[in-house]
Amino acid sequence: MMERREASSSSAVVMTTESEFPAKSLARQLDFTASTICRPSANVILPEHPQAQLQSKFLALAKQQAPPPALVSQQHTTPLRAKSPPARILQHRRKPTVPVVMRLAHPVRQPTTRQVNKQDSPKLQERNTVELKDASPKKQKQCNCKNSRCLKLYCECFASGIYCKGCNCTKCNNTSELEALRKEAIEIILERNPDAFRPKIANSRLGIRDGLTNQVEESEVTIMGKHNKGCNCKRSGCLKKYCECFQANALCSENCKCLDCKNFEGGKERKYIFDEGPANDLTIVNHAVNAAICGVSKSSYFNNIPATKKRKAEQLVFRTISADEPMNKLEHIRQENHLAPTTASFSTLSIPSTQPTTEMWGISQIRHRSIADVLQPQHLKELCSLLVIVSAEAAKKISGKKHVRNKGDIEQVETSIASLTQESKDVHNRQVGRALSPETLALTCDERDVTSEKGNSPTRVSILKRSTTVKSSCTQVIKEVDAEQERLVLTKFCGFLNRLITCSSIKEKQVCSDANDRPNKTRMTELRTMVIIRHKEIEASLGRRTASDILPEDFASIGRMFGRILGRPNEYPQRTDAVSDALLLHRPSERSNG
DNA sequence: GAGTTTGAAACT
DNA sequence: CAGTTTCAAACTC
Ligand SMILES: [Zn+2]
Ligand SMILES: [Zn+2]
Ligand SMILES: [Zn+2]
Ligand SMILES: [Zn+2]
Ligand SMILES: [Zn+2]
Ligand SMILES: [Zn+2]
Repeated sequence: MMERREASSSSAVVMTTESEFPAKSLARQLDFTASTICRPSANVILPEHPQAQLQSKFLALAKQQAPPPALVSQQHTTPLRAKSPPARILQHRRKPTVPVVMRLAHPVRQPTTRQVNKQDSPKLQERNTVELKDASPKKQKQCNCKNSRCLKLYCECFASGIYCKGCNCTKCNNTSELEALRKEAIEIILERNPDAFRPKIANSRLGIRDGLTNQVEESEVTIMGKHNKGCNCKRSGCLKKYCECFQANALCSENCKCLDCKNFEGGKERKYIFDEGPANDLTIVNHAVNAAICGVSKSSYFNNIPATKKRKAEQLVFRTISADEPMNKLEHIRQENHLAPTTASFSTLSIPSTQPTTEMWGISQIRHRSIADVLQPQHLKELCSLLVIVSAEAAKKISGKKHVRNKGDIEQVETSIASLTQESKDVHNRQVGRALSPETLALTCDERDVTSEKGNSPTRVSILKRSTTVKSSCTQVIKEVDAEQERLVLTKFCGFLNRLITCSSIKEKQVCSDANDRPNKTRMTELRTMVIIRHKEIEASLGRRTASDILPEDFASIGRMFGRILGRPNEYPQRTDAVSDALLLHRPSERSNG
């Protein structure tokens, strides 16, 4: 209520513009629908993308510093032009605008929006033209501001560089008549952030470069941009329009600092939204997504839904999303562009420097029962076998002998590992019933371990290093430049870690809510961070190394790593033999290990 | 349509 | 730069 200065300018304000419009009608459409709309087919998508690129390049050359939106100097021109729509001649530059897709809640402009340079300025009106009802296909979005006077970036219109027109705002100052005020506001904002009016979404990534497979599922090869500043979402999983990245139909990137991000290429939840969402009842889709986002808290999302939908939503979540079956495809392509899965984004990860510090890894020593419940020795074994098989398979393929006989094996293993999800769910269900106090509390008590180890734990350090070693070795799989082989293995491993994260996440939610145990929650978060860090490391190494061979020790290392993580150092190492067997089985002996 | 949730923008 | 507050859209019911 105390808007200072602006208020001062007496008269101003209060315009009400054309408040009469009941425009509010459209209001907001349900999320997914929207995204869906712009989803796939080239044309619709981000209206401008395609051309936008050209355009932006063009503009870029001309002038990088895009002036703020229209505001700046257009006074005369603009207004005039606006009024008389002499046929929308596209002057030289087509209207940038943020058309359609523009639904960006907070003004997340799409790439193209690139405000044409200055002179034109008029960017504003175009959209306004929408006039109203009928015909106008594109609905200009109308704001509903009440306290910002439409002179703050809170206002979409203002943030987009257009005048309010047909909006439902109160005390709107974002009009040509009040250009002075507007301009002033703009200056203030630019002072604070020179890029405030620049597009937030940059075009990036052309087509999906499918690494090996090459098939490219065309799912949405289209454009997709990248949010320049990245989002900072915490509870939306970046799968709702609250997330600027998602809203702009962009994947989260390394710029993002989001938590529990699911908006990355290959993300099951995301895939679901785009692929199957459109075909299903919106309500169901939303519930399914919600469930996925919140780590499956049925109670929250399935209780109040009609039985029918309930069941379906449940299916969607657990079958379609959680339990992904085939990881075969190129669903994990994201790492290829170092498109970070984001989840990471913990400050520690950003440290490009060399070795991880002890502190950094400190959290890794904590034990996590929930994870332990999820990850069984058997899984590790299977994982190792899978990796071996995969690498062997790749080697064969490359070396010319297409011995495809392993295909079945691989699938089998994968299925088995995939069951992780299911199992965790079972565990989850089992625990729902009881109070689980003892175990839960035990978790809290694990602290002591950390403490004790803290001082002198060469072990710990070695483990940490080990993780590095593992990755290197893993990466080195097989001789020759088998980039493909390398990728396959790492991809599998990453997939495994992802699953582990997901599963532990599910448990985390469960445990925390039931026990109402804060510390525990923190710990779980740390765990996740740790896993992610390793995941990151592995991904990072993906591009580098290519080396020669993978040794049994490498797998043993993995085993130890997990063993440590789970506080069962003695259980996992034993898996080594199994791994060795698998290795010998699939690898030509020639290799002289050591 | 009322009420809640969410995360950017604004502010301290 | 971190911690809060403000704000309007997104979302839920
Ligand atoms: Zn407004
Ligand atoms: Zn407006
Ligand atoms: Zn307005
Ligand atoms: Zn986000
Ligand atoms: Zn993001
Ligand atoms: Zn994200």
